[in-house]
Amino acid sequence: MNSRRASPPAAGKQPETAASPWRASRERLRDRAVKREAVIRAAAREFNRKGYHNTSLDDIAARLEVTKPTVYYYVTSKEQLLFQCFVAGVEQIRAAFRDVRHLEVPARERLNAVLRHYGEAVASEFGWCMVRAEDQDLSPAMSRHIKALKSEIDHGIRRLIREGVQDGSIQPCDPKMTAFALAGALNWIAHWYREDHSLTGAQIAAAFVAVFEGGLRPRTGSAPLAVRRGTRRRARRPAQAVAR
Amino acid sequence: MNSRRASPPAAGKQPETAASPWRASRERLRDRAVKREAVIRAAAREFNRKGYHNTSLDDIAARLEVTKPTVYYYVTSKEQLLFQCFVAGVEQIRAAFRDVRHLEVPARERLNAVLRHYGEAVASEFGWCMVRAEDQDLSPAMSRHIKALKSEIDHGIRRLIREGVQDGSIQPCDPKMTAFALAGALNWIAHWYREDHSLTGAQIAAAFVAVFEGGLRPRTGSAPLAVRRGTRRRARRPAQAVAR
DNA sequence: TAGGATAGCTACCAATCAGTATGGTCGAGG
DNA sequence: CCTCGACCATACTGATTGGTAGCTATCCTA
Repeated sequence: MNSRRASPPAAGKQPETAASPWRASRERLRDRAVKREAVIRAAAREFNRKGYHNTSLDDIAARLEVTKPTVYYYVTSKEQLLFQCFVAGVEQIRAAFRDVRHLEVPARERLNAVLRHYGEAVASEFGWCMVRAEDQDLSPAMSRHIKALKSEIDHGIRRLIREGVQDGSIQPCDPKMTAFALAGALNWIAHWYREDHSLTGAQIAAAFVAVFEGGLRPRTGSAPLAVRRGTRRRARRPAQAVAR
Repeated sequence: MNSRRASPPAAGKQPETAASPWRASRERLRDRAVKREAVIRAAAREFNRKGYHNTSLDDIAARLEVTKPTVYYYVTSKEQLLFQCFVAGVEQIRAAFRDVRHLEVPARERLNAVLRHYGEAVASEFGWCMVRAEDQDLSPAMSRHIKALKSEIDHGIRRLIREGVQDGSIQPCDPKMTAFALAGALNWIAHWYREDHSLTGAQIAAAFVAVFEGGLRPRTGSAPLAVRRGTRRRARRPAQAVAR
């Protein structure tokens, strides 16, 4: 199984600054990391194009102009490939939270900044993998791991909303539902952004944030609503179920 | 292919009120429709639980306590099964548009009504199939069909938004982006509603609509922002701008 | 009661695909 | 020159699964 553990330590560990006789070896390790990243990136692109289940490892290998065993030389399973893509995407969002944590502005503005980064991440090449990594496709262990990461982000958003409500920069609301609404709208970008690149991820995120902030109802004091109160009104039918 | 057309008309069509000798035959047809519907519903439930690709037709058959060929007696392919589930879900939303069309209220309220129905549909048992029917998983013909139906709904929402902007009930905005944001938030319900049934679909939809309507920014004339300036939190790193 | 349509099953096929066994090549180091 | 390990290819396996062939039972109609 794990014959992978075959690194030759041989002589005692040298301080890495010295030009050790293992330099070539270390360089190879660096190459390996680069190649591994290329594999993950290629996988992300293919998953993005055709979906996880419609992408075979032969496809990914062909895209890299190598063969399947070569891919397996850098990752242990298809599942891990998806997981790595997921982590790459999620890491961008976690970074957004870190960057924003120490800003001394109202919580709503911190939230907006996070949401903008969130939107950009979803529109990135790892966006699809991030939002579509299904627990159903993964082993229980990885599913738990992914769920934890997602939950962390979700609770980060909720916390910002709560803080905003407290500092008065956000309208009182249910943090959980509001967070779901915001994150859902942004997540969904991954579904249509593939086909419509007329805007950049940043532009989309900015437009969404504008909608979230302002809301649909006009803010001008007295709305000119209530035009012609209705006469006709169709009674609602009780929504027949499986309409064929 | 379509050897399905094997009904025996034999004698001329009788008015359906009379007790014709074909009664039994017609009853069988009705049974068939009921069973077909049960197949589709069972498929929707399994797709919802495990995803399209992780659900085999044997699974669906087992759930119905029959065998795979029996399922194939009612549908022609797995793909069609997914398509039917999709149509069942989408039909609920189309009905919402129809019901709302003749209401004599500002467009924002008509939009809200549609969005509430939309949310309920997404939270229904066909919700997953509706939002997750991927063109990648379907033949080009069905993919086109589904895309057309989705586009119809999308443009219906955009139209309501435009009308609302015109009649003053909705804040001026980009209809396309706004429609994407609203629909995305609602679509995403299908991802988490499976595991969290603490609220009904209607309750979730209502909560979302409230967020969309009001927006995050408080509506009280003078925003009491800029509280808690400075003191809190150690400003470790000099708040590097939100760059990555 | 014969004949035909309906409805279901057992048993199978063919294709796909994740993952592996095995062996070859090439560069580094002794 | 020889070995060893990193890297990659050919060729395979084993399991799953969408879909089908063909048989059987039942019920309706004539």
